[in-house]
Amino acid sequence: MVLFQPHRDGRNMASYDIAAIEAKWQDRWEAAALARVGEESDRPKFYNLQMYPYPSGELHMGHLRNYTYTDLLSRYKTMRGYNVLAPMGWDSFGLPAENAAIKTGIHPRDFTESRIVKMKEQLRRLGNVYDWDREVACHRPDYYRWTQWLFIRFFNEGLAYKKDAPVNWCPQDQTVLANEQVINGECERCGSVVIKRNLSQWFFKITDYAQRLLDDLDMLDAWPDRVRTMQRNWIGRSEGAQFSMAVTERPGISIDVYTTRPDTSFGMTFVVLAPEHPLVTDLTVGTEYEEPVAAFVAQVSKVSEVDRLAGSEDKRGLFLGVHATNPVNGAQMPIYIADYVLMGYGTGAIMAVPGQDQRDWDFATEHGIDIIRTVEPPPDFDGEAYTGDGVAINSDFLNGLDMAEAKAKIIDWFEEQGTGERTVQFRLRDWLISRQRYWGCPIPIVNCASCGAVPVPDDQLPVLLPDVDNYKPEGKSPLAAVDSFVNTTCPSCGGPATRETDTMDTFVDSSWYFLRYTDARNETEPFGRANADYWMAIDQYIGGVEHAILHLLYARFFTKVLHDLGHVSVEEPFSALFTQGMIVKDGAKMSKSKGNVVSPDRYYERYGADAIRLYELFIGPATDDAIWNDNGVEGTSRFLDRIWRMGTGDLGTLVERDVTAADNEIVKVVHRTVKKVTKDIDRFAFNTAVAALMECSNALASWMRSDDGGNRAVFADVYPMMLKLLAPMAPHMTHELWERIGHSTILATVPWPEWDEALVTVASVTLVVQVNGKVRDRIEVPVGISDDDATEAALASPKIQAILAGAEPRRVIARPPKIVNVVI
RNA sequence: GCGGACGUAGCCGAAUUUGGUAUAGGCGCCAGACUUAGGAUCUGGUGUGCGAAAGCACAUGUGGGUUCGAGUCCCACCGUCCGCACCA
Repeated sequence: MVLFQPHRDGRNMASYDIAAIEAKWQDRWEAAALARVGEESDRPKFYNLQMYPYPSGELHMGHLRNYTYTDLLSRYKTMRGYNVLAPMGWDSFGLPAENAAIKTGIHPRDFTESRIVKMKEQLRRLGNVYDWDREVACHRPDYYRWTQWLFIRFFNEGLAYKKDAPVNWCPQDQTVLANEQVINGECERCGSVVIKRNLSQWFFKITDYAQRLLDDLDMLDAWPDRVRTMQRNWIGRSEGAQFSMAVTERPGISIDVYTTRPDTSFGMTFVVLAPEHPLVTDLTVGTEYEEPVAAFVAQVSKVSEVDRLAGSEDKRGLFLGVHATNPVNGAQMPIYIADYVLMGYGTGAIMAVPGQDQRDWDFATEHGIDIIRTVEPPPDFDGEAYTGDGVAINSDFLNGLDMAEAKAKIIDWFEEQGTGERTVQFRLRDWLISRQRYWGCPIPIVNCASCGAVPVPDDQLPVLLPDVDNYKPEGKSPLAAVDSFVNTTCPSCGGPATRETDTMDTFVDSSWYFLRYTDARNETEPFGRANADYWMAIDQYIGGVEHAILHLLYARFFTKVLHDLGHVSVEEPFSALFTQGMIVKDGAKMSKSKGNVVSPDRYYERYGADAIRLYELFIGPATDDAIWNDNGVEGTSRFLDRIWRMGTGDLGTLVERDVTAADNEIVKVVHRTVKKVTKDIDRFAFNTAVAALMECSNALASWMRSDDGGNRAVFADVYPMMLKLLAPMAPHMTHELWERIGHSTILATVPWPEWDEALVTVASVTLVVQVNGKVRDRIEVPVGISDDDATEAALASPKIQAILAGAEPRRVIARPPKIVNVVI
């Protein structure tokens, strides 16, 4: 198919000069400062935000979908009477610019700035309006100064700390990663298998907020359930008990274990330590077990998490030669190490109850350990370990109790004995934020031999990112090679000291950018509280579901900390969240690396920004992935074409006349459309909103093209309503038409149309008459018809009479005014 | 393995409120009009089967069920997608 031929006469609006008219209105909106807003307004505020993008330079059709949604919403809410904040900025630190620098030698700053210029042009070309006075770019010193300032507040509160720990290391990107950035043992960015390394790293103490981050999810009822579920699972709260057990052969040594099933304690037949558990060495040193155990531990440490999980059916482990005493019955139980127990969760040691836990069952079977059931399985149970609820058996004083009762009783018993207690565990770990890479925000800490880690004083911020000769990371940050950066004096004692050379995870930058938008040019603080309190929380946040955990969890954490420190009133940043679907082509997400991008350039020339926007809205349900179809823009372009010709007198005929039935009908159609489009936009059903407008324009066109033509006065009444409905979707053409039909105000500032409910509710409707559930006739009835009247009308229908053939119906179900079902 | 969502014309999809006219809208396709021409525009058609037509029957992944009535609710199965996956 030949798609992009220059158009000839007629088609695509000879009188509509796409390039000139779109440029004209983009200039007008800018000149009118359409999206520039302040904090003083008698209108209610609406903070409309899209997740700020990494400035990649080239936008494709997949990106445009999201930008279209945001701009549609800004324009719609403005017409609905809100003071709309629609800012834009750049998540401009990060690896692509740095990797490009390694390849080409171009400074990441230059690379990034040039791409920002490009992206702004492309957003303008789409017709999007933003308050550019509030633009932020996290790589610029006037932004990261405040990222550093906030880091220091976290540090002073004990919420930022450095510790030596086994951490995730991506060998490809040469940097550590947060747990959230490791997906199935692979680097979230590049897919390399992540390995564990022991390194000293900076963490944010997000675990202090685990309970609140979990609890407050309940308030976020305008978030997708699946995102809330993912966060709940990630935080991973569990309730249980922690207790300690004496090691029989080593007086004075005891092992702490955490369990969610203390009710099964009588079924415990062995104890397992994680390979990395600190007691492993103590328990085996100088024994015959020392050497094989050390070999096992060494082997496990070399294996990546992926491989460790890959063999999870086999429960590899070794006996340590020592025993523990079961505190509930004094039983002697062997102590093992095994790689299925993780050091990072709970106490790194477990009580193993093979009767009630499948992993323990597998291990016990492989190592010939006793299995005792302590919960009665149902009679038809044919599995191995039974993990369900049931009556306690073989459990002394717990016998006969159900799971919940037994749990409560045994925990009370532990607490009375002083050997254990009720505890809560979270799966969430602290957020590892340091990165051994160049293109990020420097950590504002100075290490002094006598004073330790000292924060850089506020008046010395920002700690500027120095220029470097070599961007290539080699196990440590490229900053470490810059002596003039590293060597400094201690802000506390004035002695010689060295700077931190790691930079921050770019998710730190994006954890507060939405607050900076509220007061982006503030030079004395990250943002003023009054401004933040005026705009926050964000009324609508739009972004990809891939951030369900990462960004959205971190940003919630930051907001809570800043709330606690008195910087902002809200505790949750995003009141409503919308996660849009992707654009798919050739079976894959549209992306540069997949080589399946559709560039909008040719479409801009051929069809214009409005047709592209409209197709992005029409392509399918906003939440779902949608398959790109080259012909789709053709369809929305034809629709716009009709709208244009209608407004320019190039379609049908309009006559002066008294109002006819057809005229009245068209008014109703338009009012119904106003209602439908309004409700659809409110529920993000953009595809059906566009469909409704198409239907309406089809009706309008047939009316104007009918032999009687259209009524000029009626047209003058309803056509502008159509333009208003279309204004947020196809702003350029509608603005031009609005001006041409004689308005001097800018359409974007005109109030949204209202529908007349009396015109929407129809006086008579089609009543469906069924016989035995099958449609047999349709009759026109008044809306308010009674059950009896509807029944009578249905039975009076000649078609029904014919089917009944004189017989009496057995039953008649009347649900007027929709349906009457005659049962014979 | 566990949990969740979904499955509707040739394709993308609609059916919001409470179970009540299934297939709106678009793409594509077929025929016609205008035309030197059509890939513009306009008109008509377009689930399947039978029928000249009116109409009838059958169609929402498959098989059951509830109901006067099921795309919608319930059960089982098949398929697609997503999340979680040694978290004690």
